[in-house]
Amino acid sequence: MLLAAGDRPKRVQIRGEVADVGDVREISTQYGERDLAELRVRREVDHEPVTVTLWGKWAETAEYLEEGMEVNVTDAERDDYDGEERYATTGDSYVVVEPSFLVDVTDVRSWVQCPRMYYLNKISGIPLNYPVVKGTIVHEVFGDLLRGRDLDEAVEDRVADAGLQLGLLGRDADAVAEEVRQNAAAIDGWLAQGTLTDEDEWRSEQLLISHRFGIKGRADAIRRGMPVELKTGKNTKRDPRFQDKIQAASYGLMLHEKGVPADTGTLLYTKNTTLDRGEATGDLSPAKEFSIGPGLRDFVVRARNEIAAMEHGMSVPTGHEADAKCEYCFEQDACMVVSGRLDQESKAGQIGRAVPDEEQEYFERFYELLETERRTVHAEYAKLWEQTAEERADDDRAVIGLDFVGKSELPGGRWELRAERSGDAVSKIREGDVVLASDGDPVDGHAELGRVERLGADEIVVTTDEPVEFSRIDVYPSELSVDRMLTALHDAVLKGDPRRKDVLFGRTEPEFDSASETFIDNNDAQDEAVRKAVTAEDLALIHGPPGTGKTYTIARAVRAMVERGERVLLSAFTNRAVDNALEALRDQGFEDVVRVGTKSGVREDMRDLLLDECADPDDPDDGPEERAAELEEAPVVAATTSTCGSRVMSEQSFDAAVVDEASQLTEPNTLAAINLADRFVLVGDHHQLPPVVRSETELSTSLFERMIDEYPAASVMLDRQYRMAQRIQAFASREFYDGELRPATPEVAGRSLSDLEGIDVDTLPANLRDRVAMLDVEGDAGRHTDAVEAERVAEAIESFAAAGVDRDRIAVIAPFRAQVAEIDRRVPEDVAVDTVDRFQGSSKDVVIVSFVATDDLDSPIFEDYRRVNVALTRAKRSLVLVGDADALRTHDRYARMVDWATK
DNA sequence: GCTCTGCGGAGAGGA
Repeated sequence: MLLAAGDRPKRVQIRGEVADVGDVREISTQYGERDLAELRVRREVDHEPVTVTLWGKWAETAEYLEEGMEVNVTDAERDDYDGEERYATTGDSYVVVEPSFLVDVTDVRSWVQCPRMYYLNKISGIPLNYPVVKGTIVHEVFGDLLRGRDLDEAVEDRVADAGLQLGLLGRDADAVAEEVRQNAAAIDGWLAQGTLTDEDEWRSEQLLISHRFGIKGRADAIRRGMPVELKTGKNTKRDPRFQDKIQAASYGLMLHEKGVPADTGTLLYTKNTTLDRGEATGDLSPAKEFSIGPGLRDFVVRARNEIAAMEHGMSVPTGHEADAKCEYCFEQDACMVVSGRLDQESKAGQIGRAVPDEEQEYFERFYELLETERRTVHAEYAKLWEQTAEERADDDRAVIGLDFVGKSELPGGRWELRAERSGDAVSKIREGDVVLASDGDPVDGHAELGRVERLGADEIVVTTDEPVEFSRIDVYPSELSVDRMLTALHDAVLKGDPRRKDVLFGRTEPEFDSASETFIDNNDAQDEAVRKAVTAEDLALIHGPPGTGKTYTIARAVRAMVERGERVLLSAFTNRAVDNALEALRDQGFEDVVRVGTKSGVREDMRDLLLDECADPDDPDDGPEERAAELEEAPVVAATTSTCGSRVMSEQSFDAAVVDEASQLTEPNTLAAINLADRFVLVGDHHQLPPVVRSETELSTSLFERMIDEYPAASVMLDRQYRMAQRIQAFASREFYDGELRPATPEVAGRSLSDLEGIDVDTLPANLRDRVAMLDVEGDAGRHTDAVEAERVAEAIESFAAAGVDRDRIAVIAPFRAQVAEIDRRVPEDVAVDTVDRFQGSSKDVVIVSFVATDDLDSPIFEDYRRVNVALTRAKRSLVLVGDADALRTHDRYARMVDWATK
């Protein structure tokens, strides 16, 4: 008898931490033999442990579930027994393991091919090769066709866009265009074959995120609510390949969750063309349809669960998890080499000798650190659905409350969307960033991935593939940096030069050639630094405290290397540092540089050096070959370390890599740059700010710092600074540099405001006349703000201005962004106000530091002496400290600072 | 409790 809807037992969701996992057993039921496994789950809502029975296929989840994992069982039914509150899966249930771990659809695809392939793709990345580049072009053309673009035009443009990559691969544009046209013709023909009617609803490139299933991905296209996946290859079998089905079914699962039936998937094998008729047999139509039923959706979730469970334990797949057939696998060699070198178990077996234990340990340690870092990216995704829009905006990760103004279609079929905004809300989103533009709900509502073209005070312009009436934009969290760091780690340990590794692992002392040449004649340390950089066979380390002419020295070293016929990579973590180094190089009259990077990242006055990746289809002398030559023939290439990990840059090789701001780089980030060169020079200051990492880990020790400790003899400290008056530098020199930092000249030592034209120091209040001043402020009890301090800062600025100091010679530094905002409201626009972290690398004549110190100093921000060092070493002529002296005195280092400032 | 830059968006194919 069927139950009436009202009588049906209530379905609930059980989510929580696994407390115990029972064995899988088979029992007889009225429906026959069935598997079951019992779990104890500590419910998230009330922390009560309850028993959940997993039936049928879900029972196998128990084989890899472990205590401590998160699990979410949907549509469970109350199933009490013996007075105990129990639950069981139903026919509609899903069991999701570690739902907060977001698995990408392409990862599910490679996992079902072979779990080792998933792992190999992850650690080694996909190198630059023709099938991938062509595949990308075909996908782009597909999108263009769906948006109604002319085929020939789309092909020509997309091939031109890929000019650099095709050139590096030695491909001819016309030949590629012809090949792409054949693939595209299959699509075009299929679209025209009556498959399409007027009611056909198409959309391309849809981003899907499911927090219920812990999956994300981008579907090539959705047609009438059904997923369509494009394949560049050929498949003349009747059925689509299994992994292709799984890929499409994954999108089907996510669409289904949104209430779309999505019960049919289509795979378009665009190499299946009638041109092959005669030689090929079998099914030659490009489109193959298959049905996506509950069984396939469950399969997708279980495959995704296997990945999440494996990642929870940070274990390495062996290939035995699935019945992969290694003898047919094209990755077999790579697979065996990796397992051989890292001594991993693998179904394919091992070849070669394992790398030394310390290298294996190093790999494993950083692998885990980077995977931990990946979780923090996933946590950023989670905030998309866990935080309210207002909380996101407060977190600076979204701009909300926008008024959609209008849309216009761009020539390429993409859309330009505009919205107005009011208020002065700040966010970390900048022009050029990829964002989620949504109707207010970026996960369950309508959201499009777009690029911010303009971010004005009252207007925001984004471009997207499909239009959306957006009222909110969110930062799009990306795992790309983690992936690139993993690849750099893999390349360094598995493919690294043996001598290089001996040095990195402390087995061989670095060596230097001899040279007596003088490079810089008025600064011995700089001269020695250039000499070390030029003569290093392995590595040289240049330690540059504030104001010591790091960039000048770098530029001189790069020039010297080029003069010796070397090809040099110039890199740093931030675009700003790369551009600063380039500026120094240009100041010294050297212009033969190519800058690789994104336009929005590169400073305007350096954009003329930017490598143009697109070929000009109308210019016979500007094809792929010319694009590649521009890069490959450049004696100096400048790029951020992140870009060094890109597919294009990883194909490049250099004699030397010079890395600035190296103390702000994680080890894997540094490896990304130095992997490309025979020898390397790291420039930095480990007494200034360390790398920024989201996770609290030892990733925050730089390779620079480790090498300085390991090989002090390979390092030079630049000991003469050209920035601060003696009085200002004294504390930092004593406290952070063992008293070794000195003013470069008497002029620097004696710097004061009175040197500047039009300034009458005597008109300053008495407490601001010294080069170092302390304004003792009682302070309010604000959490990360102090209005009283902010007032005193504003007063001080007025005093300086009244004495004739231009406002743009003044900067204010505060430890918290909240205080930065507090001060910003009170001071004129031309005074720079910023956090310590952002001010690193800059300097001003007058610097006012607001400490926001009241009562005690137990904020971790004060624990890092490096942050204090940066704050105190930005001023050239006048440094003013604002804070509660008694509070500051509660801490040794600050007590010494107050003594110094008030003496 | 706090500081916060990069990158670009996924992408193929072979028995």
